[in-house]
Amino acid sequence: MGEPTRLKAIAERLNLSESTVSRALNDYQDISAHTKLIVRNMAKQLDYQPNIHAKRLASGKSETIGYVMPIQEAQVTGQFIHELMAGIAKALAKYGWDLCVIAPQTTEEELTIFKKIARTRHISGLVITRTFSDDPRFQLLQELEIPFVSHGRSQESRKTAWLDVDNELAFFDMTNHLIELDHKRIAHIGGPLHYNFAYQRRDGWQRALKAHGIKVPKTYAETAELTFDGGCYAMQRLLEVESPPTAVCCVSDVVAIGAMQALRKNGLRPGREVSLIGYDGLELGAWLDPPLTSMRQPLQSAGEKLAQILMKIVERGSLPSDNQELVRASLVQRETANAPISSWPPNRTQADNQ
Amino acid sequence: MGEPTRLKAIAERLNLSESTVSRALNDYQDISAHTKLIVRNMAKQLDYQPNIHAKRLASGKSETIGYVMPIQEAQVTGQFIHELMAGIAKALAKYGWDLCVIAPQTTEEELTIFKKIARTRHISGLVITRTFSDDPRFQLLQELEIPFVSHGRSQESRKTAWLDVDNELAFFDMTNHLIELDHKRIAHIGGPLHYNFAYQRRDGWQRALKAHGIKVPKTYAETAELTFDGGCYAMQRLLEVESPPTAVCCVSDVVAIGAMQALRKNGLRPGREVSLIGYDGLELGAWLDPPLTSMRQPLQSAGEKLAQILMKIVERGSLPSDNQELVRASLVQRETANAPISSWPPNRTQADNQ
DNA sequence: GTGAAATCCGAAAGCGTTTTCGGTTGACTC
DNA sequence: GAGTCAACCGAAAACGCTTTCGGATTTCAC
Repeated sequence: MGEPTRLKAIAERLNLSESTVSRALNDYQDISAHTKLIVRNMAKQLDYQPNIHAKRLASGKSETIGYVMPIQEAQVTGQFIHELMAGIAKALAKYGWDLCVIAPQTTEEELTIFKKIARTRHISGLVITRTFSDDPRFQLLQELEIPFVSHGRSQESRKTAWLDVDNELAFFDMTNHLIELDHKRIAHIGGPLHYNFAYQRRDGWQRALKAHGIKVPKTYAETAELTFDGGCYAMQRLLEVESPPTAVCCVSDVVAIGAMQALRKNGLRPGREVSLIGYDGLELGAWLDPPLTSMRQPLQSAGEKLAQILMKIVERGSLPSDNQELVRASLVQRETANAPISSWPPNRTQADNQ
Repeated sequence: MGEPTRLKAIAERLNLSESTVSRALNDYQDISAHTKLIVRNMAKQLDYQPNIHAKRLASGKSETIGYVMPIQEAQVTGQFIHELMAGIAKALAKYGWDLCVIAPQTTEEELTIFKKIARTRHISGLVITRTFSDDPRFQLLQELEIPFVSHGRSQESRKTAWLDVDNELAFFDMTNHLIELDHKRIAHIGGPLHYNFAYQRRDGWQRALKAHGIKVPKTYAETAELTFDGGCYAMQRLLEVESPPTAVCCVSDVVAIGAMQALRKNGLRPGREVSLIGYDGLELGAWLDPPLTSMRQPLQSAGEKLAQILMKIVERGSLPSDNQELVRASLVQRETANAPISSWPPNRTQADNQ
């Protein structure tokens, strides 16, 4: 392969100094347009690629951002992560930045890694996901002065940069969709409240009910682990309340799929006796019988935005607090959300029609 | 936070030269045990973390390996990639190496990136996945002298390092399992043959049939795109042959899920009239009705092994050709593989019992 | 035609390591 | 006690880039 082209080679060929060549390539103001032109041409001709380590050492910048892989706890996070990372990497590549994966095994290890990064500075910014309501990472990263952006909010994220889907609105929309289909007995299977989004999704559901003057028993507000089994158990509990719902808003697709299973076990068909809407818009939802109606948020473009926000902050071109963005999720109509049927629930009481 | 600790600080505190400190930390032979000890203690005390860019510049090594994200084409590759990457990152972290994600948008871009890496050398090795039978990457990477290891083989991988599941054996095992259940009409829905594994899986199926003297019509060897729809269409075709199979070996879970859909559409239940075994062991298979029997390969540990192999090769401690390893997949028993029933296929002919 | 202000570029000092090379000890041989 | 040989460490030169500082031109106003 031969030796790679160095700054020196360009300088010698053009009878310029290395420093001039360097500044020409970096578009400094004090280099004439003509010089910039010939330097760039020569660089292209020689296929010059700067030595990234020398560059980073000299400039003190690392042009590398880290993505903290969430610790595997919820199910099917893989697709989610894949799309998001692809978006991040794509946006970074445009500017020659690198994406470095950080895969802590535990929460403590994660915090330890942050401290290490703060000392070495070999990663200039972080993207974090799977945020919790009470998430220690926000405070620590601010203390350590590590630039970061989160996908999802937290109680601690008032002054930090984030990109999040409008969960509240998504569940407001979702619930409204069911109301438009003429449902009045709409339950909610929410997630554990240490997930930040769990609050917002529940609130969106409640707001839609309130906006239409619909009242539901307290037992309609269920909670489940974000797993298939969690959804299955929660749905089972909903079926056992005095007057079960005709529709259920589920905090995630996986939970909704668990709920479908519970319905089947009770001889009910999702989308017939009980309508169901999930959240995440996983493609696998389309493969179920019946295919699961859901809400989808854009992920690849979210990744790109996250990368752009972070680069701006790292380069001090923007304050974290100026980078808080909410995106809207959209309904993925499939077959589990339909109008209620008269034969369900079997033991309808007067109170149902209020 | 203050300035990070540098080599210089340790040297000054101990009245040693920087070079001695450096060699002590890197365990050179010409440094006394005593010196090494005090240097290491001081390094720990001051929480010394070497400047990675200086280190990489000076040593000419980058201690970074790249993972080439497959271009999104097959479905649900996300979970697969996630687990593999987690394993890679984990193993690398033990040695202080970094994992850098490369996400080309097209095949051409992928090759261009390789050429760039060959020049800059800022990534010292690559892990590639989703290998094809005729895969241009193998030759190019060898020409460019970029160390790499692939997850999966290729026609071109005779002299390169790889880790692969024994696809042939997996499908041999899978088919035998069906034979033990008393199936004799066992079909195969394979993948497009530009995927290297597609050949091997088909061969494993055929070998098992041959080993038991079972003959099946040529129409039993189906091919499908690696998608839900692909599986659906292929199964539909299998149902339309003169005497349809009682069991089907599917090249992937996604294809098997498509096949399940086709069965349902024809009023058949997977695992009753027609048994089905998938491949990949996706957890979502367990959420289906009925849960999908499948084969699983270890992914996290595969990632770790890939990382270890690659590090060895990069450090010139091992030849690529000495690193070719086959792992065995294992059966995940769920509910779609059962004994055949007498009422299927409806129009049994004499030829069936041969 | 002089002074001042722009404009453009080169010299050189870093950035924080690694690694080669040589020199200084002290022990050991005879 | 001179010579040899390890054993151990320091000086200094890389590694390839960035960036400050100042110097040499040129331009312009008067």
